[in-house]
Amino acid sequence: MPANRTSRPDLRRSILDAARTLLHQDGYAGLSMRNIAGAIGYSATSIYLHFENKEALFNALIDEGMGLLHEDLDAVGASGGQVLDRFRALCERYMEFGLRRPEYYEIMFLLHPERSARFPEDMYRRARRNLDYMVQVLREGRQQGLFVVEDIRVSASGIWAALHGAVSLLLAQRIDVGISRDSFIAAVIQQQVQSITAAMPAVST
Amino acid sequence: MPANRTSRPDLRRSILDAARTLLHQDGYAGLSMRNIAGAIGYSATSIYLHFENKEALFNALIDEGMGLLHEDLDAVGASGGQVLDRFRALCERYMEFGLRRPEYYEIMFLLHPERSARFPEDMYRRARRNLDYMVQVLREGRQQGLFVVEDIRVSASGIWAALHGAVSLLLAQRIDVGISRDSFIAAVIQQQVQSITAAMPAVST
DNA sequence: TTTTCTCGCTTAACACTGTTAATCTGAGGC
DNA sequence: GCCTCAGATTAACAGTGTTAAGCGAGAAAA
Repeated sequence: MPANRTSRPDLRRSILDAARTLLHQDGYAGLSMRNIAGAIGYSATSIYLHFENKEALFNALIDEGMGLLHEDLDAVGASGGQVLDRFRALCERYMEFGLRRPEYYEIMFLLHPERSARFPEDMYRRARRNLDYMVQVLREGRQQGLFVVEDIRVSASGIWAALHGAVSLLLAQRIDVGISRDSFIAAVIQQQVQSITAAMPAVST
Repeated sequence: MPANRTSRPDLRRSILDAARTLLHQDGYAGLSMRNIAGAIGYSATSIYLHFENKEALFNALIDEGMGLLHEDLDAVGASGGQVLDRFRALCERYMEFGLRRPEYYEIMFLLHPERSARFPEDMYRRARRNLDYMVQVLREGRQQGLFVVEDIRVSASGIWAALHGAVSLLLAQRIDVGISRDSFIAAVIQQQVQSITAAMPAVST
C-alpha cells in the first residue's frame, strides 16, 4: 500500500531520496531494492517502473552527485581572485565535497571499478567536466607564467588523481590515525601547488 | 567429488589460487563461494573448513598481495643508487604493481571502503609498512638536503595517496583515453618528485 | 448504469548469494 | 569386523536483483 496515495507521489524522486538516505546511513552494503522500496512504503518491483534496473538508479544518483560537485567547483571559478588561490580552492573544494558527501563520492568514483566499462557515455562526459575546471586554471596560470606544466591535460589528470587518492584513503580510514585530517589535506594541497610551481630556475636564479 | 583425492590436495592453497584466478578473469562481481568451489571440484561449504567466511578468505588473499607488494618495494630499497632515483623507483614500482596485479590491488586497496572498519589490526600494520618504505627514502633525502618536507609521515601519506589515486583511476579506466598510460605515469611520478624537491630558495638563489 | 479497458502497483517466482546444520563416507585403530 | 572421527557433502535459510503474472480502482465506452 502506498504511503500516501493522495499526494501525487512522484515516486521517482522518492526512490532517489530514499536510496541516498540509506546509502548515507548504512553504506552501500545495506542498500537493496527491497530496502529502498520499504523505506517509502512501496514494493520492490515498483522501482522498476521508474528505473530499468539497479544500475540505472545508481546512474541517476551519480548524475545528481556530479551536478552538486560541479556547482561547488563552479563557485570557485566564479570567485575571481588570484589564479594560485583559485587553484588551491579548487583542490580544497574537491576534497571537501568527497568528505562531506561520502555517499555520493562513493558511487561516483569509488564503487565498482570493473563496472565502469558499461558506463554510459554521457556519464563519462560529465565526469570529464571535472577535469575542465582544473585544465582551465592550469592554462591560466601558465599564461601568467606562474605555473610550469608541460601537458596541461596530463598534469590536470595527475592532480585530480592525487586529490582522488587522498579522498579515497580518508574515506576508507586508511590514513594513519596519528595524522590529523586537516593537516593531511593541507599537505596534499601544498604538494599539488609545488608540483606545478616548482622548478623555475630561469626565473629564480 | 574431490578433483584428485589421492594427491594430498592442500585445499586451502587451491581455494586461494582459484579465488585469485576467478578474480582476475571475471572481476569481483563474478566471484562467489560456489564459483570458487566449483573451479576446484569441491562443494561450496568445503571452503568453510579452511576459512571462517568469505571475508577471511579475502583477508588471506590481501595478505598475500601485501607480501608481493613488499617484495617489489624491498627490491627498490636494496638496489642502492641515488636517493632521488630510489624515490622515483619506489613510485614507479608501486604503480606498476597495481597495474600488473589488478586483482590483488583491487581487494587490497579498492574494494569495500566501508568494510575496512572491521579490518584486522595486523592487516593495517602490514598496509602501513608500505608507507615505511616511502618514509625512509624521504628521511634519507632530507638528511642529504635534497628533499624539502615538513612532516615526513604526512608527506609520505600524501605521495602514497597520489600514487593510489593514479592507479585507481587507471584501473577504473577513468583517465582520458587521449592520454597514454606511460605519459600519465611519468607525469604523476614527476609531480611527486617536484612536490618534495621544490621551493628551495635558500639553496638555489 | 453497466461493461471494458488501462494503468499503477502487488504478489509469486526464479536463479542467485553467503552461511549454518545435519548427514554421509571412507580410512585408520582396536 | 566394528568403531571413531575427520573431511566432504546435501539441504536449508534468509537474503539479493529481476521477471512474469495478476489485482484493483478509476476512466472511457456502451
